[in-house]
Amino acid sequence: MAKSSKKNNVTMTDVARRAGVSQSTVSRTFNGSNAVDPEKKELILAAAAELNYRPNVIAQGLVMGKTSTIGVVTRYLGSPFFGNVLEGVEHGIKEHKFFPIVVTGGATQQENIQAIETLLSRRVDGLLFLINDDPIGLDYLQDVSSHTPIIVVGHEIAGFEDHCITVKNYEAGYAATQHLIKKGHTIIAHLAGPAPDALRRRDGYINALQDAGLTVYPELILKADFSEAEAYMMGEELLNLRQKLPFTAVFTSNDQMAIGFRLALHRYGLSVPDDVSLIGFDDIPSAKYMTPPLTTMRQPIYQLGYTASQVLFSVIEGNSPRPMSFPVELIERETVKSILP
Amino acid sequence: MAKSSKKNNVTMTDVARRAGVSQSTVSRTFNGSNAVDPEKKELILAAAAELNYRPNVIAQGLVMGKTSTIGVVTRYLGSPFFGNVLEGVEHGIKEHKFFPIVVTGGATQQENIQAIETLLSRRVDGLLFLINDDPIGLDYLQDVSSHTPIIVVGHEIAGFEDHCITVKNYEAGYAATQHLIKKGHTIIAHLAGPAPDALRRRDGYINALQDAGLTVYPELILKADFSEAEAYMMGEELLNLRQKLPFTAVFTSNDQMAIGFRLALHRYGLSVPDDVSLIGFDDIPSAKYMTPPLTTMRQPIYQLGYTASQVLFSVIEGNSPRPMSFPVELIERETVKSILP
DNA sequence: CTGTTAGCGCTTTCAA
DNA sequence: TTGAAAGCGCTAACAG
Repeated sequence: MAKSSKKNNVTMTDVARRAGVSQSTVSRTFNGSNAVDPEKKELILAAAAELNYRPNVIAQGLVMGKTSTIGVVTRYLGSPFFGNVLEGVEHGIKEHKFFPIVVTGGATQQENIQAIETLLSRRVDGLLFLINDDPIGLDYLQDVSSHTPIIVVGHEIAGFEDHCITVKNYEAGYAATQHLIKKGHTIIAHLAGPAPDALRRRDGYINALQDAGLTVYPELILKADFSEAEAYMMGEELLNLRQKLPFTAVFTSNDQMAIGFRLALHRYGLSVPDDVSLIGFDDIPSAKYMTPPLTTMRQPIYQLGYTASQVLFSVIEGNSPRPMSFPVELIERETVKSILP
Repeated sequence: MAKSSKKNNVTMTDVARRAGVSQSTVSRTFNGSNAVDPEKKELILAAAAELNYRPNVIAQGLVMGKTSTIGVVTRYLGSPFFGNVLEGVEHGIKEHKFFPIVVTGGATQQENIQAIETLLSRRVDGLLFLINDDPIGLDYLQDVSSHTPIIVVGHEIAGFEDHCITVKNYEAGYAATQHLIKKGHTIIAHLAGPAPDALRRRDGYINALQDAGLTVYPELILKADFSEAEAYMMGEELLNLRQKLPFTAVFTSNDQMAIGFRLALHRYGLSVPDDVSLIGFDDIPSAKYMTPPLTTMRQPIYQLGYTASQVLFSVIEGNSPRPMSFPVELIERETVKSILP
């Protein structure tokens, strides 16, 4: 077939030649920086169309000193939580006619630095960090931030709060637990996540218990990794404790764990919510299709991503970032049962 | 703070000046094209480190005529299916030290052309299409394919098969249905997806029924949009037919629909699999945590994405693409019950 | 209004 | 081995 054509190599100069004008005139008709004679303009447009000319954004970027790209490093691509944050990010970025360069990372600090460095080598105009743990040393972060705007979502980094968009984790953990308490539950277990923010959720849980004058049983606080799989296994462990500590409700640090735990319950022949009540965290899209539909603390997942990109652009435009923390909302569905007398 | 530093503006020339050599020598020490005097090399590396120099990949790309970026347009970012395909894509791309520029698209042809054009303007070295429907006119596709390698995942485009990576949809639909038939089910409903590939699944279903000498009831074939929500609604509709057409099993065109439908069943007080058996399609990560765990036809989701990127690079290196179609595997879990006498 | 001329940061001849 | 110079495709003064 078209043996010749390697890449799209039509340049402004080609168009100019074809239209019989100078290359700068072609540039002008495309970016409208200056008025161009209507006739020539038409000629140029025609030539461009015939040649199938496409402006080389990369070259433009070189001279303009910006790339119109945002580097986003995310912990996962395929998870319900991060996937939907990303969806918000992408939409927000698109509105500004920028493009996201997405890389996964976040497992180790090494990996994070690596990711940022390569992104910086591509001269991204801004950085978005979607993570759930400490990504990197504060010094490094501040250094990068001094020349390239950066916003982090999903985790609050001490000393870097201005750049972080999070959710009121402590309050939400407190509220979730309080909801259970209000329904009459007195022995409540907790499946904690591994991340610092999840620990805040756990602290909320503990304090809610204490404030209500209830006992906090350390054995009833298990730590898992946010996955269904581990929650399932932890669930079995927890269920074995039930003879001794007959808990009637469980608060899990995210919905995926609620789902995994719910299966463990099913295996033990325990009914939700008749035998044990369940409350999750996140409100991922599938939460409302769990059977029964999951009562959970809703984070504005998509919104988190969308807002992050908006804030990032605001910083790119020269504004100072400021800390943001979204409220979390209790979504009552069908996994919490009142056991009030 | 660091008021001065706008962007990372250290260039090779800066490093050269600092090291007392010419800019070309700096270039050479960084890309090793030519031997450089070890002493100078050291000086240069030191200067680069002090200045915190980062090669400008964009500028490199300009002269080398490539960007080391892959444009990927995906139907969704947050869905369990596309999210995991993307995960594979990202990993595959990363291995080649390329970067993905991700945009969502695929709703309309307009949108697709728009997406491709902007990606092409950024001179991506290859294009990956993650879709589930006809993305665009064949002519256009072939035209861009003539200068920029392109691979499409998840949908087979007539006349463009060489560039498509799919799954044996017809065979899988057939196998899913056959599995149900083997378990003694004779009246089987189907929730079809909207995409052409889903229609192939449906055709497999129909033929399996016919080959087994079973009746195909058109009323039992409903079309939904791959979401839990619509499947839930369709489920209610289907369940109303149950008096007349007492189906004992349902095959849904993806797992999300199985999950939505399963909730509808729950609402009607119907048990899975005691009252109705269920088989899904995809094996998304959460399928095994449905209660009960979902029997489904497993697509190699992550693999699809990973392979797609590998094939794309092979094409970028000059090889010709060829059609690929992965087999689908039956994963027996707990939603199909034998009703054999 | 428009052509000419500098670069943007880098790779790659071409001589020395 | 290394510096000078040209050029990747484009924008932006600067004179006309």
